[in-house]
Amino acid sequence: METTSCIDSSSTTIDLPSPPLQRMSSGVSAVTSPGATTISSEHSTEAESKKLPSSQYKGVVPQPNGRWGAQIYEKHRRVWLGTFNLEQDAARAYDLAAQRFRGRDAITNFPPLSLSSDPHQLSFLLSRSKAEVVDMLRKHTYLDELRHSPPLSSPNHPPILSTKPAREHLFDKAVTPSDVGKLNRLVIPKQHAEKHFPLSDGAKGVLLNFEEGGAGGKVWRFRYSYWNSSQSYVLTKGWSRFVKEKGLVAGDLVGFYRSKGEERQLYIECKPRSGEGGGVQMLRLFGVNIVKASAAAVVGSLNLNRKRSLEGIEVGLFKKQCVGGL
DNA sequence: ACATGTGTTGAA
DNA sequence: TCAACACATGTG
Repeated sequence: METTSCIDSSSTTIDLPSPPLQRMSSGVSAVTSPGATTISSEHSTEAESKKLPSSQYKGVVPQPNGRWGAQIYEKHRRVWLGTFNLEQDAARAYDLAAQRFRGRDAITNFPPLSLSSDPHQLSFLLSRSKAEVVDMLRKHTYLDELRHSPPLSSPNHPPILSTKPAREHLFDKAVTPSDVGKLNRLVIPKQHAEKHFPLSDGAKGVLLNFEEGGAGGKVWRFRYSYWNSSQSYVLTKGWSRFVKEKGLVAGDLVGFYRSKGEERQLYIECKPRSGEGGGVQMLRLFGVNIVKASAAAVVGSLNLNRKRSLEGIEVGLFKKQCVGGL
């Protein structure tokens, strides 16, 4: 058992060696110089007396007694997140606060919580106020509260992320033949692109994460960029795979959503037009027939199987999977 | 007395 | 926004 630390191993899948900073969903980038400034100078001998060792982690500051403080800034003000024995625990505390305070824009020390990796903890975190999160971190009660929090979709607390996160509809696009053809790109109507997916200045392109359906939905990553040649905003890398796996055909609707609040998670959803389709049609119908709210998620999981069994489609397996997933 | 967290500042 | 640093305040 742990007597001292509070945010650690058991919390999530976080246990990687020493990953530098990481960015959240929509962003790709990150990684600022890892251990460049760290493991060199401030060794023992003279450091004992005065200069405190700086932390390699964001939001972590050394304390005179050798422990580590965690802090985050908001509105020009510092929010103190408590002190910790382990530098990493302070870093994790910062990460949690960052995700709660800044949602999708958070830059974290370790891989961030995500709907796919840990929906329970994410919903736990987001369902509490900033003040509550800060309080739990300062009192080192975060893990306990997480443990004792109702698993998911408890009768008491309505499911926050388990079935359908509160999200706003951004726009739909009826895909054109070229969107599902060999060009491997989806044109996003300029009007919507500029309103919802602003590209910061000279950015050559960014990776955007779109989650399919509700919790546990597959995450799709698309490269998003602007093509000067055609004066168009497009989703490129990753799009053809989506078209293929979803069996998209011209005329189908693709919906784009974004969760409200801090998370700002992006969502994508297929809205197949009724009618013909081919071998994949069965999947769609099946998905639609199951549950409207999470049809996309169901179809998504089905497709995982479809890849394995290639041509030999086994309805029985599908059914099992669907029922289990509900 | 010692640990914790705030005041404050300079840098980005 | 961020961390370094000094030190006021809290706490056992």
